[in-house]
Amino acid sequence: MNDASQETVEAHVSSDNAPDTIDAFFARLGNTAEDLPKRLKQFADFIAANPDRVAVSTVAELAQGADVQPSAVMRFCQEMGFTGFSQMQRLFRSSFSQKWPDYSTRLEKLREHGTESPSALLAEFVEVGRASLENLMATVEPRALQQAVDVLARAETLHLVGFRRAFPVTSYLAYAFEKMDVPAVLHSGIANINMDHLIKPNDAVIAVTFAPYTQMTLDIAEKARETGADIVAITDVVTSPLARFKAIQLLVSELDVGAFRALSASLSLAIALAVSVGAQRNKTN
Amino acid sequence: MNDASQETVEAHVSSDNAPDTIDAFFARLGNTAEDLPKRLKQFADFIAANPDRVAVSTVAELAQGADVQPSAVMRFCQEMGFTGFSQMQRLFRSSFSQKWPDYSTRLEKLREHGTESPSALLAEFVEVGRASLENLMATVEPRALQQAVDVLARAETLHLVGFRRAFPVTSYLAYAFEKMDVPAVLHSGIANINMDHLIKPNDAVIAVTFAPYTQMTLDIAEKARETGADIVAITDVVTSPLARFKAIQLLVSELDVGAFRALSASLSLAIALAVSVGAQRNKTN
DNA sequence: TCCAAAATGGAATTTTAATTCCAAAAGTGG
DNA sequence: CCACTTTTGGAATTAAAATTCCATTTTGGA
Repeated sequence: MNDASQETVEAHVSSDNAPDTIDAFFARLGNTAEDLPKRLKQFADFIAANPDRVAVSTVAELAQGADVQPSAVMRFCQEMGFTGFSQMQRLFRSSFSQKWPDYSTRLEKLREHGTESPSALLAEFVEVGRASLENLMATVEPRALQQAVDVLARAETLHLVGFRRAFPVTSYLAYAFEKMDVPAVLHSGIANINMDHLIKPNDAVIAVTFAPYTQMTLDIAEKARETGADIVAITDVVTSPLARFKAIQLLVSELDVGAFRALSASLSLAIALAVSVGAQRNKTN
Repeated sequence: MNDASQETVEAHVSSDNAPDTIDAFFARLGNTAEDLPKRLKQFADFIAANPDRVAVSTVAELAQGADVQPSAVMRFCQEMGFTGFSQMQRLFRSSFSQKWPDYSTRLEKLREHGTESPSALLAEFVEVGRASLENLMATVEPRALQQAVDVLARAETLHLVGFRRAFPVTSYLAYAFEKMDVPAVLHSGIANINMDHLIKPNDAVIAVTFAPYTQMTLDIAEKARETGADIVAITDVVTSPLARFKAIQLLVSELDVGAFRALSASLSLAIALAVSVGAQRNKTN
């Protein structure tokens, strides 16, 4: 009760004007910075130069960084229209990881509205695909990718393992490698013939699997590890069971629409990997 | 004595090893995730999927996000070798500013360094994929898409035809239809067994092919047309030979990097089509 | 040079979050 | 089926950080 009434009052007072986007914040900062008192200006300059620190620092840390007192930081925040530092920090924190969260809400909306038109659904997949691609650039470690290419370029024969949802990825890899004359075996599971024993110590396996992980993929990976073959894993998270096999991990976090994913990111990663390997192999030949 | 020796042990245990880089952390996570108790594993998965949240969230927020108790978060942190959450968060915060530069800046940097590294190639595919997706929305006629969905929802059995470069598309369709209990046959060409004669008048064929067009796809489409089955074509241009068969055409113009394409647009279109068909079929049931 | 207003530093207080602790529940091996 | 260990949830405690307050200093105008 007490809290509620207090909050109402505070909200009213601050409804005044608190920037609600980072851009609005910096616009305001640009306008008012000139006629701020010395210490506040000093702090404003620091923020302008180190905007990324706001989200992950305490008042004391920022104060020390800008060489001002913590109370000066508080005054600055209030000067900028916030009720305090916490509110300002909330803004900086939310702007950082906003890409992801609001997709899950959008997804719910889609579920509520049912299936709508096919075009709307297509738009959804396109949108999610674009976000996934963008994210791909952030999550794939250039070093790991380079390492994967090296390993695959050195290997004798490549083995492509991935079933169900991952099969489009491996089958496309098979196509690409064939076009580039790279010896690659697509483990298809046809006729329940186990191709494990084809894997030789000098070979390498590209294992593709996403949660829920396909057991057969894990089995083949294990066999490969025992044989001594290298493993490159295209999977979704580091806690993937493929981690056990000392694989070189390439992580793809693909957003989904309902129960399905567009696979855009996974395929892009796969084809980039394939082309790089093909190029490196044909160079050394 | 007793106390002294105990303290020594404790000190030894805690100086143990706390990961001092993000990479080390995730390496350790990958190793130990397997044999973590249920709730801790649950939280580990959440962290693996949302690593960027750790730097800017409180224990309570993360706990809520992973749907575990705050104390479980603490236990997890200790299990990973930290003294507590604060220490772990410090690690994530220290590497925060390095991730701050977003996708577009990262891409520019890669561009400058030339097209040598695999990462640069990946960036190329990502960029091209995004453009293709954008283009897709423009080239696909909502009316044609709706028409295709109607036809496929009415059909008895669906036949998925597409080879070589188009095979990832048809195999993903097969996966999607299976998951939605829609009867669909993937024409795989295995063992050179011709599955033409499976196509009945009330069936429909989804034919996928891009230049240079695969003859077998055209042959099956022709057979289907003779039988009286409907044809939905996913292809690249209106002059595609599939046009001859009075097919409903869905056009995808996929940009390429060198001789290869990322297939992002084709797969997005395919999955949107599949989900729409599945929804419409299960609605009428 | 003096006064009033504004600004500042730092300690005191309040709020919030991290951490510990313990009883209850869920497994496990005999 | 029982004793014993591990795991879990949630409350209690402790630590840390945000925020306020006020005495002191600085600034600018008469």
